[in-house]
Amino acid sequence: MAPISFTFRTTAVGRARLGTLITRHGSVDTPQFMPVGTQATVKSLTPADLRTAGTQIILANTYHLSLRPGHERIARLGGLHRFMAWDEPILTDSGGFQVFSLAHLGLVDDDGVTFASHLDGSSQRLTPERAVQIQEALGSDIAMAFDQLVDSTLSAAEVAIAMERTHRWAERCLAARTRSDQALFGIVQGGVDAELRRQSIGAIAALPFDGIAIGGLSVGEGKAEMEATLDVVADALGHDPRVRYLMGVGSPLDFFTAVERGIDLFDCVLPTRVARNGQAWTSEGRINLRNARFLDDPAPLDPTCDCEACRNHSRAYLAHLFRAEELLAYRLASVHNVTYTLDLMRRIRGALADGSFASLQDTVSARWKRRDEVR
RNA sequence: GGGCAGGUUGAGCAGGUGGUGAGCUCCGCUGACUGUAGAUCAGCCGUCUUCGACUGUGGGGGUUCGAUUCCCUCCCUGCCCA
Repeated sequence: MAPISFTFRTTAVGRARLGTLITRHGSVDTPQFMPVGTQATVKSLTPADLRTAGTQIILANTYHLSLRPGHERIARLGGLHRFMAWDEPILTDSGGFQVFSLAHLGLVDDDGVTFASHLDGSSQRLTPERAVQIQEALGSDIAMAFDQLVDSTLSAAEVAIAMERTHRWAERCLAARTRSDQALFGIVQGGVDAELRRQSIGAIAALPFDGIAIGGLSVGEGKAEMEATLDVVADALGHDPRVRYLMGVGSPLDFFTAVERGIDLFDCVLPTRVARNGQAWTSEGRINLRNARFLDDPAPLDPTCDCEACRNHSRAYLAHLFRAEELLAYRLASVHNVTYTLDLMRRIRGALADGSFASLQDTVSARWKRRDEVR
């Protein structure tokens, strides 16, 4: 039996799809957003918080968990789901992103990457085989292939080198699998170069992955380039029936852009990271709770939201908590932003179903483009 | 009443024994954040016409080409002695 199954129907909105991804820990309605829980926790949120917010699947990280507490330890303790008390779907990233974000600590060669651990400086080696081994030990529902993403400002030749390496690593990841109950997704690279993207899709989609991820976007390229690249991706994937995951995206407006182009899954640190830094995502746009004007504001973060923060607390209270650096600030803002993001995805699914996608997109765009005017 | 130590930009400090005090940390004000080395980071934080200029070391006076520095006096804070 396949580790996951994905069924979907196309909609009247561009290439957008409505689907259901079924894993052994439950099903996921798509398009869907995965909160990021790098270190086996979505920062500041309990599993109960996540469930209440409507979370169906979360993302955790191979590199971080292998360093601490160690994937063998997690395996001994019953696997990642049990370890973190999240009995619902989990996708693990392969550590490929750390090759990018921690590049100055390591060296990439054709076999893999050698890192100085960011924790203690010890030498660490990550290869496609090891990334698969770690993810199998963690026991996530979906594992990601080990890839190399690169700065979009690099030359096409340099992007191509990393892309071709990613393709070879993809085959090695597939060959390294030993579990039949864990899905493995391939990752398309190629930067913002249309021809390289086509090549990458040709290479990755030809392999027997359970899903196709689009990597290397939202790393500094412009909106127009991301749109154009997603168009190329959609064209090249054609009728490929597998679930499509756009890695590391994104902001509310990005979701519309990508859903229209056939993306089914997203993950992003933004909702939780910006929450900890004082920013709330609301139906009126983004607000910075550290701004002085909220100190006397008795309104909830978002009058249309039903999360714990909005039901019980005022902007003034949150503004106070952030100034006082009280821990509750981070939790309440995170509860809200995750709720907002998952609500938005649900509304997007509803809008795809009833034909109101364009209208919803217009409503959200108006608020998010005019954030300077948001109270 | 006497003695000692102090008084620096919202707070706390550094510096300065005659030759450019706008330097630091808080606080405060804004911005950023996209497969999390991020409850982080960046800018601003005396005034103005802001690539620069001006003002500012408790108040007043004096010496000097020049004073935060030396002198006089007053005020304020802390400690000690009466």
